[in-house]
Amino acid sequence: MISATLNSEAFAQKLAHSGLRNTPQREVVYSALLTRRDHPTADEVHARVRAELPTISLATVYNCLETLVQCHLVRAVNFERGPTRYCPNLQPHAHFHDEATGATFDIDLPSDLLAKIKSVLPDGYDADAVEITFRGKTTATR
Amino acid sequence: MISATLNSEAFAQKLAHSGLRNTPQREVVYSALLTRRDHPTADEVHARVRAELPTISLATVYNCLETLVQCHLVRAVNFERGPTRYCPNLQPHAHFHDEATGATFDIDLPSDLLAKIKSVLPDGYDADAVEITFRGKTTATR
DNA sequence: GTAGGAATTAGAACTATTCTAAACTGGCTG
DNA sequence: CAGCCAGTTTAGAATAGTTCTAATTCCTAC
Repeated sequence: MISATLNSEAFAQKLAHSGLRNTPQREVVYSALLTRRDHPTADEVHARVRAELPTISLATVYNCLETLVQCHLVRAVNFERGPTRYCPNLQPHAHFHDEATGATFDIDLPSDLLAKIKSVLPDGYDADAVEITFRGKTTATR
Repeated sequence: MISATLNSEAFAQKLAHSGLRNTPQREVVYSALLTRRDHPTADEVHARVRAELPTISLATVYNCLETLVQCHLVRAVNFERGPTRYCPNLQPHAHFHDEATGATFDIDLPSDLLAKIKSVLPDGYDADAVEITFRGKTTATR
């Protein structure tokens, strides 16, 4: 089973919508992202997924993640030149990257602020997406 | 000579302030960024700089760029997994990345908006920097 | 002048990712 | 139900961008 928020059939539907099949590998990769929403790298996903599918290859994990990104079930997130991280949170949100620990946190973005940010673009710039990333440290009171 | 906006002595000062020496390589790398502010990659900087210093190595270009970033003369900018690009614009600003051409544009950010963006961070998150990147296309009217 | 640290260099090494080609799977046709 | 075909998975090779290593060169201070 995939999650409380998206069952196997709905998942298969989303894939089918892009002309893709559901497979055990894709399900398990997706569910690995949902069960611990900590923005893992492809390597980390690979390690976790092996518990369930011990023979899955890293290439397949990359393929599955890419597939999930393409059908908008997952977002890819990059910090500097670090390895790509994956995030199943589809709400518009910013990321906070703790430089000391490497941990990543989702930060909610009020939609009016998002609109205001997009409105700084001069004429002739047509944005599909905006990415907002904070870098810094987190403290105990969080 | 380095630029209309920062002469060789001021440049050397900035370096000295971080305990670093001025060198021909560092000057030329920096000036390559200033003369065409188009966010070149390390490879592109290398190609340009060779016109002046034909024997400069790519490793040195990387070293110089890293040095300039460390003493806050230059910003490093990343889009997805693409090669790092370098930007001598130190004003707070966002970047617009044209997906069709790969070109990068600086977008001014009103300081009140920047403040508003930083204020979405809950307690316990202490941001040193925020990066804002738009992806999309540019049109003729720009 | 010379010692010693800083900077440069060529090339090797490394990391994250993508590519390649072969094997496998699973539904649809006849 | 056998066979086909496209989609998928896989291991391993290849690639791109960057960093590392070790040797050399360059300053700067004594």
